[in-house]
Amino acid sequence: MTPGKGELRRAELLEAAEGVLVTAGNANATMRNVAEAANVRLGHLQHYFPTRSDLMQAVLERVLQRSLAQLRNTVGIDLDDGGDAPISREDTWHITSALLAEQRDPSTIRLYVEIWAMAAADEEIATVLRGFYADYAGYVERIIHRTQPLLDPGARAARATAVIALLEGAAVVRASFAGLDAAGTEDALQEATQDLIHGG
Amino acid sequence: MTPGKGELRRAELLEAAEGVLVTAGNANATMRNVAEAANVRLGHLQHYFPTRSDLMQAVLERVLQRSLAQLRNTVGIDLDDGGDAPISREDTWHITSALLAEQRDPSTIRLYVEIWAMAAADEEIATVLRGFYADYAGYVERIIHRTQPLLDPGARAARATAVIALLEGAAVVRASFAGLDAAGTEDALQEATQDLIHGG
DNA sequence: TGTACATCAGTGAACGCGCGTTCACTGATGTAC
DNA sequence: TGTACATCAGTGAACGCGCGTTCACTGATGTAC
Repeated sequence: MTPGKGELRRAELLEAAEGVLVTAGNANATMRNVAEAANVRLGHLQHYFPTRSDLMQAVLERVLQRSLAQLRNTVGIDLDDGGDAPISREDTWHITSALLAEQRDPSTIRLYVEIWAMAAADEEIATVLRGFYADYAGYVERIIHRTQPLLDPGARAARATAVIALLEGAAVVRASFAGLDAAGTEDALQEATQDLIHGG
Repeated sequence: MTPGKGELRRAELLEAAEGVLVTAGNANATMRNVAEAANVRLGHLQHYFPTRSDLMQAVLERVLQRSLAQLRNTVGIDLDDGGDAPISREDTWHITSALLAEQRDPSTIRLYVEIWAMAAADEEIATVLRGFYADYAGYVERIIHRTQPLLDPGARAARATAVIALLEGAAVVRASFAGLDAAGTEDALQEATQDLIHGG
């Protein structure tokens, strides 16, 4: 089923909205600014997203789904095939390296900082975000399960949360507004992440 | 020099502003809402803080100074006395435990999430925030220097940044909007922090 | 193939509201002589 | 001790602006017969 014209327009508008959110922040991501960025009249934007809440909800879901897809793609190992082939230290080294690199992208950082602030103020958004982090954690847990099959589920979940904390924290401290992105930081972060995944 | 009436009023207004920021977020921390929370007329608030930017800048500085003071107090060791008495694993265990506990306070988390978003949109705020993180990192570096005197400065700085990343990330993932605050997470985070401080 | 009609894409004007900011003002407190 | 004056604390009304939302509208595209 090829997407209709409406679907395409919708995607364009979401793309524009995300762009405004990244460059100008939630406060300035107004219906008018998004419409202007999409080269569309205000009323037209509202034809697809009647309220600002509708628009933001849709942007959020798009961003979160893309993040999960990117995670699966970065890991590059099918964790859902029922197998339990072990993942080597070398494999996870490449994975954590790639994940940490992704967490340095200014657009991504900005996006998540805005999303956190939005979620803190809006329980509906918080619910969606919790779902995302639950999926995220579940995914990391499966990686840990392959590297440390003997670890009990509780410890595994705790390790997964700690890994995500490290990744999210890495995004924060290396953001331009924190300015702690010194040489060597990447290595320190990666070794810590490795230790969490492989146990120490 | 005892603070004059004006100083006291100023502090009251900043306290009220911070309260509104925590409970309602930056978007709703309007001059009118802050004035109402402080039981003061709008014009009166503006007598002390002529513009919203003045008010927010003052709130920010107050929050950051308090955080650094709290850090010094939590560590409880005078790092500036010129001495180099080693800090034991037991000492840092208590310190990281206390720091992680502080990073679970919903008000603090909310405050920092709002500050990050504000800093991402406002270079003036970002500059102040970078100064804070530089102080923060310098402080953690001195702790690491006491625990691992032989570590070279570059690696020490990298470790300090990684420690801060872990702490900030811990705040994010355990926030109610992320919902990853499971039992055992605290231990996993703490062990990872310990490894970073003491080397592995 | 043509026509009538419904649905969809897109426009444009207007609304009420809360916002930051400006400003003239009143009353209280301090200070000089 | 009293008075004149300046400074400071606090009030209240008004402004212009951008916001989300509503709504009536036009033109294009699809669909039924």
